[in-house]
Amino acid sequence: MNAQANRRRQTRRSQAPARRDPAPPSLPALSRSVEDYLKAVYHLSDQGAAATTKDIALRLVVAAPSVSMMLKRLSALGLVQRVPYQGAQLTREGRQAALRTIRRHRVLELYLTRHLGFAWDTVHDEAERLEHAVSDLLIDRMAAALDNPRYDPHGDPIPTADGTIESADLVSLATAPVGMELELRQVTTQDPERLRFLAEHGLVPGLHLAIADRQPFGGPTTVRFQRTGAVQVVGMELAQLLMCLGGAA
Amino acid sequence: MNAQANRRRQTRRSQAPARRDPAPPSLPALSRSVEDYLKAVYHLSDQGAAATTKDIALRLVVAAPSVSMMLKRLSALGLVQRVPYQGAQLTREGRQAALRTIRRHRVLELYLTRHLGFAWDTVHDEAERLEHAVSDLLIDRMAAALDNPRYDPHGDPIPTADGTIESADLVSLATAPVGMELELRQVTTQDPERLRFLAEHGLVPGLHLAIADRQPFGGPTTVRFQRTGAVQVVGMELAQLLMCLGGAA
DNA sequence: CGGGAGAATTAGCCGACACTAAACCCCTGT
DNA sequence: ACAGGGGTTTAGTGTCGGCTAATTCTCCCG
Repeated sequence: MNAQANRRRQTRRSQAPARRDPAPPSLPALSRSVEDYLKAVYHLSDQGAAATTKDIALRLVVAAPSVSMMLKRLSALGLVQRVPYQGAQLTREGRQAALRTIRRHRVLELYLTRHLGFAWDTVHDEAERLEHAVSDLLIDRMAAALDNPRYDPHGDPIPTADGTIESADLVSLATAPVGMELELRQVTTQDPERLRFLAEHGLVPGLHLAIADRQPFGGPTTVRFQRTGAVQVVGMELAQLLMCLGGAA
Repeated sequence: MNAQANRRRQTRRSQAPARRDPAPPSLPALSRSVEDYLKAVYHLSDQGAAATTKDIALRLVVAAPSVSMMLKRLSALGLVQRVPYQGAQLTREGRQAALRTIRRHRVLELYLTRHLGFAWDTVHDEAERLEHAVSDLLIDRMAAALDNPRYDPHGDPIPTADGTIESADLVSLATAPVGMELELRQVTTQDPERLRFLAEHGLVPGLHLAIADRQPFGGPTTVRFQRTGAVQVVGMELAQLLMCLGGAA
């Protein structure tokens, strides 16, 4: 009911006074779409490079002109900095907003797996919908119930409530040199099939392992689990998804 | 991401083949607005009487013409049966949909209070937003974690997953005869102020009490708590919100 | 250095939902 | 019995966020 009213008020916010400030702190609550675009730009413009219209379109499964329009809007809102025909990058504001959404997403994913019995290959879609509806308070409560975790079930770092995110330089299992000891930190896919396979074979974040062998020409990598001594062969495609924290040689 | 795609697909579902069936089981996922309207009609058309445009408008805080339009649409979707200038009632389909949303809402409210430390006067708004985003699976998991509860924090019955809802005939604390023993079953307000007051004074569902006295001319009712023997004076306005299960005289 | 291919943008639309203003219906009170 | 008036509906708009078709820009390659 109240939510109703709010949603609507937001919708017709158009005739607001709109003084001079380009985009103050403000919290007019971003729409689902806006949040999705911000996340997309965040993920695509990783290192300095601007996100392209096409990549955003592919990621969000929308047509390119929709992206063009939206970027113009985001730019007007001061959330994105864009050079026509070149691409877009988040402003500090936009980045903060993106991180808030990502925090919600990741806390939700972890909560769903830890407290509600969801498997790690099924939480993504649910979190994707919920991330736009939960309040920050709820997220903080969930985070507290989880003991303020640092990583989501796939090992992605969870941004803090004040908008900072951990970054570590990880090495892909596919490129780590033979003999290296590593800790599996992050699984960079959300494909349920792959996730299920990985979980079944014990390849989950936190695992300590060593590179036992690697076949050349894109061949598989063999790893040894430190804890059990078990050995596991991992194909190139999957190995590339497994990001590890370097250990001793 | 996937959610994105779905939302969009839904939006442009217009040019669907649309064979003969007026509105089969189908699950094209109803929009937030549609769910809100269905809930409103459900709550307003309690006993046989149709919900009026005006009442729906007041409840949802929208203008009357918006309601008119939406009712036409709902009617076309087979969710509502309406007589122009008279009002609208839910069809069986519409009722099922409304109950699904209400189930979500109530399970969420209870979950938030039981597992995430929310007070019963703060859960409504959060649930109002989440009810449109959660999956039925998630709701069922939450319900399971709560031991398949029958009532939400305010004592409202939670519809089952298959769409049945308990109804009991309750008597308002304001009208129960002096001397009657009752169990407080339901608190029919969501106003945070009132809810907080009631909770502070122990007037929560499950309480066993007896009507000790009532002053005439809209005066207050005095109740005795069976468990503690304590006595509490309740003004007419609040007493009307407290619905009880009749006990022995 | 000029063509193009491919990416991006503009133009023109559409549907969902909201709004205000104006027209309409129905019921009630005199 | 009919005139008001309140409730309802229609008419006409607006915004958000999609889409396709057409146009424009960029940049690379021959």
